Amino acid sequence: MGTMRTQHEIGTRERIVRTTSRLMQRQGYEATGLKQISQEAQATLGSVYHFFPGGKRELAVEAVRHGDREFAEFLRAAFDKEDDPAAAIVACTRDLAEELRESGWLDGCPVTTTALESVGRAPEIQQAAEDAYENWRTLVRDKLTRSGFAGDVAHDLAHTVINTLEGAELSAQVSQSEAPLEIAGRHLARLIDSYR
Amino acid sequence: MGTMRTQHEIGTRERIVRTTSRLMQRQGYEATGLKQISQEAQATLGSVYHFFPGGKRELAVEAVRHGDREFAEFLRAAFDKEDDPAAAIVACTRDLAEELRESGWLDGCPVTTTALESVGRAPEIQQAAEDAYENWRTLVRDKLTRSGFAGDVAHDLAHTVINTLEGAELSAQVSQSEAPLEIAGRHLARLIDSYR
DNA sequence: ACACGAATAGAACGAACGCTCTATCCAGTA
DNA sequence: TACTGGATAGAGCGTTCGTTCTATTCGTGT
Repeated sequence: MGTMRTQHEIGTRERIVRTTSRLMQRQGYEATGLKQISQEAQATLGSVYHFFPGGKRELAVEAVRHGDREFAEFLRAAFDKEDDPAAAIVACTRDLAEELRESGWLDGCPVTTTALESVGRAPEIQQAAEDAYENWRTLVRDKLTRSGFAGDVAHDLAHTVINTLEGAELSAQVSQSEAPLEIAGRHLARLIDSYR
Repeated sequence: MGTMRTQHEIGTRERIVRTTSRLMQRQGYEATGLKQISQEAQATLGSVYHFFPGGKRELAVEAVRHGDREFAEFLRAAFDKEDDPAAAIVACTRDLAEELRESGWLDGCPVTTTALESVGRAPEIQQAAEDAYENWRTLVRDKLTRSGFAGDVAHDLAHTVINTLEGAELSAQVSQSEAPLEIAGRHLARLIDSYR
């Protein structure tokens, strides 16, 4: 039988994944230790290896997938609120900047740091990160095609929208300023509008 | 008296900085050990601490500054070859993609990984990274203003040019594909042209 | 009451980490 | 020939890493 569980409590496994995702978002893969994860997740090292026999690597893959779902949810929410795709992207940059500032410029993209550290060194993690980016691009592309943009135009725009958001958020973190994201929003809207 | 040195040989200090920059570009800050640096730079641990008493942190700052100068040189070269700024950016994306592919998708931005790992954890390194981004933006802005773009337009475009290059290179690395950079080049040129 | 697997718990392992320390080498100067 | 200080050399410090291991507890079906 499946595990009986109250609606609002989450299991140990999920708590470990969320903690790992948040820690690697802020510190990256290498700087995040399993001891720290187990402590902050209020789990023991035994539990961590019970749920993730593959160790730190497997845990990182799950953390990246969690970050994938998290940001996808963020995009869906923004796309549901705004009908116009260009306006929706601008709303994204605004919300992203606000969240970033409120976290003391610490909570950037939950995938990027780990992704960069894994390039050429941890294929499973890199693959999970690639899946995430592709997932996000698909959400943007579908939003654009539903607004009447041609398939190939929407495909290319989706690439640049995600990549520019990524780069602008990185820059905003490093310079502790909302400007890069605000500028990115305006430019992306202008770029999208230029294809109408 | 200054050190006498033949034109083409480089000193131990410079060799350590270059090695550190290349290693941190590929592996990031945390995954790069001082033992590995000293071995690959053909220097001893004693020499490393002799030239960099501040240890790994100080070494990382120098490595980021080295990466700063390196990419600035790359931008200057591209801007000198192409008169038109939009064409120059496209040339940048092409060369960047080629270098990336030739390195087996390993040699991305020499600053980004270390910068992300340092956010909120190592202020000196973060500052060096911020200086690098600002330096590169200034190069782009000057190129644009020299071609007749208004100051504020050039300022904003410089932000998005650098940030989009950054995000596209990251995406190209993770997906091992030149497409993100090729698309970024086309879109940035279109965005620049839209302000003429 | 009993059994059994899932889950929890944390001690302990070898390896690697950043860094400190002392010793040695060697060119320039008196 | 002695002295000096920059540079080289590497053993060893304490700590932390990811991982393994055995033991115990918990929850549920019989």
